[in-house]
Amino acid sequence: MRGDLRRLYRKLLGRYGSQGWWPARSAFEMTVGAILTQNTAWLNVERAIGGLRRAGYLSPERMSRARAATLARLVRPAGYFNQKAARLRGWSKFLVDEWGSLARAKRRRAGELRSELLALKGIGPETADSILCYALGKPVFVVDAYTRRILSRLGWISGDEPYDDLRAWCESRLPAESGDLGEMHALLVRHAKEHCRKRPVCDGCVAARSCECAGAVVSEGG
DNA sequence: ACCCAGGGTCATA
DNA sequence: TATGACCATGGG
Repeated sequence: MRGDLRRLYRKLLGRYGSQGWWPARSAFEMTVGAILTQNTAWLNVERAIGGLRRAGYLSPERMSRARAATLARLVRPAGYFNQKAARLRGWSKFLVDEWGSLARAKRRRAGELRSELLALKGIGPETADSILCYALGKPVFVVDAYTRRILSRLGWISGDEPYDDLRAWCESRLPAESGDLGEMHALLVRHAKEHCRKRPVCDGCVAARSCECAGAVVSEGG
């Protein structure tokens, strides 16, 4: 079945098991990781989060009062440190001043929360959806580079569709529960990190859609 | 010495 | 609406 995203979900879940995402010790730490991981290897994000934790800045109140130069020094390993320091400050200040807390924001509608997130500097569609899904428990699917790569190598999408088109495409083909949507995204990341490099290992990989990086999972029996 | 990593903003056409 | 420059560290 071509384009059977739900079937791919079941297969990934069977192969890897539940991923228990997002990797973070608190909902606020999750949102910090979402900003820090923008175009950045996760290992470097962990280093930056470790620095913020040791310095005591992993709460909205402390972070919103921190100086930009201090945050920039602490998140240095994650790259783009000046931009990210400003983004973290803007986000934490907004959270404290406008939403009060993530727990309070949970009671509000996803659509409203999403518009307000997108209005912030440094929070684009993927970062906003990550926060909605994993910190706020909303039924939203997160589209990232791994999602595009896997689905396009399977031949199900071209890969250059606008973000919101792909999100709608995925959400319409998956279970509507927020837990399932978050789990699916986590599984795609897990699979891509292990098997689906940007530069395919074998020449025919992309054209044939038959090598391990994409085809193996859907062609397994079941 | 390359290429790459769980993006986003801004200027330009 | 759609490209391109820019942001920057660390691993392979």
